[in-house]
Amino acid sequence: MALQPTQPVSGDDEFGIIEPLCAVFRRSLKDAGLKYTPERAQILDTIIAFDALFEADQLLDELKTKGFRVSKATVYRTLKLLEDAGIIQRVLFDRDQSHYQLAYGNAGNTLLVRVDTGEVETLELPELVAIRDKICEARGLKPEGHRLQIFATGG
Amino acid sequence: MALQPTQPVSGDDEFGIIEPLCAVFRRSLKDAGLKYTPERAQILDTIIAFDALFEADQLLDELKTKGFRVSKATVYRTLKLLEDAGIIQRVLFDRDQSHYQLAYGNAGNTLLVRVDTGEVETLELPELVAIRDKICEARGLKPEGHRLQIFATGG
DNA sequence: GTCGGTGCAAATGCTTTGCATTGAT
DNA sequence: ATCAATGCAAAGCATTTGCACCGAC
Repeated sequence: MALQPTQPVSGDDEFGIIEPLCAVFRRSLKDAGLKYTPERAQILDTIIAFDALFEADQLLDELKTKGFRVSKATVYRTLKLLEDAGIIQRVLFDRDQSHYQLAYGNAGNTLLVRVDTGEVETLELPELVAIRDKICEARGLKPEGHRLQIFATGG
Repeated sequence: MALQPTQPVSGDDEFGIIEPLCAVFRRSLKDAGLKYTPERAQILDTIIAFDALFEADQLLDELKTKGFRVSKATVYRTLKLLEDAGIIQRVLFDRDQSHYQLAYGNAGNTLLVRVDTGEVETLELPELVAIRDKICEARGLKPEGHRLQIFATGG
């Protein structure tokens, strides 16, 4: 169970970015023989409303604030389903807790973390993909994904 | 306590790579008013004997195998000290467990992870440092470190 | 005799799971 | 009826901490 890369999203996104995520989720659930329940809808909506990274606990709080009553267990179970669907990805830079964010395409693999303020910016870094692919090719490997975190201070 | 970058090693390494680590550790301990105990020496030796990444538990096993009797608590406490000294660094790509490795200079920020076999290769990627510095500079930030994991399969 | 170090066991904190109940087809 | 979903509480697991004892200067 260790060493799993973040699941890359399937690509294209021919519809735009945010709106069809619920459709993507529905399809993914249906394909797995699972249901699109109110709790799962509320969780996805709440995640979309976030503008940045979040933790399971924040999500739980936000759900409560919105008046949704969803249990912690369901939150964790749904996070896993959303990850399977490629809708969110885990972005780990802290051993104590998982941090998640929406996965638009392959975005979000690169994070700029302000260690002084805790701010996090998501970067697009096409050069990095090129470097990655070159490295893999040189070894006869197929790239499956990557994750970069840059830490910085000051400003 | 979150969002801490891996502590970069102080540089230079004018002595070679492995041998003086114990001296580095000693100095770091002395500077902090701490002692270089047999347990700490055994832990460092055992880490040096590893050729790759390791987890706290593996380390504990290996210590047992070598006939050293060191408690789990001491292992964790010493890992933290070694990290402070810049001798090892945490390399996290799994939320369940911390993975550590020796930090030679700034090496080890970049890992190539075979997701099918679990093999891990440490890469040097100077281009990445350049990219990182450029990004930080463009925002008036000072780079403190970075971490890249590349996931790949096949071969 | 003062400090730090160690080991043990208990505590922590995030995440997962077992189980009884509920709801949809 | 069946099959999955939910909530709760309990369990898991890596890591940390409190505390009593030990050893070095």
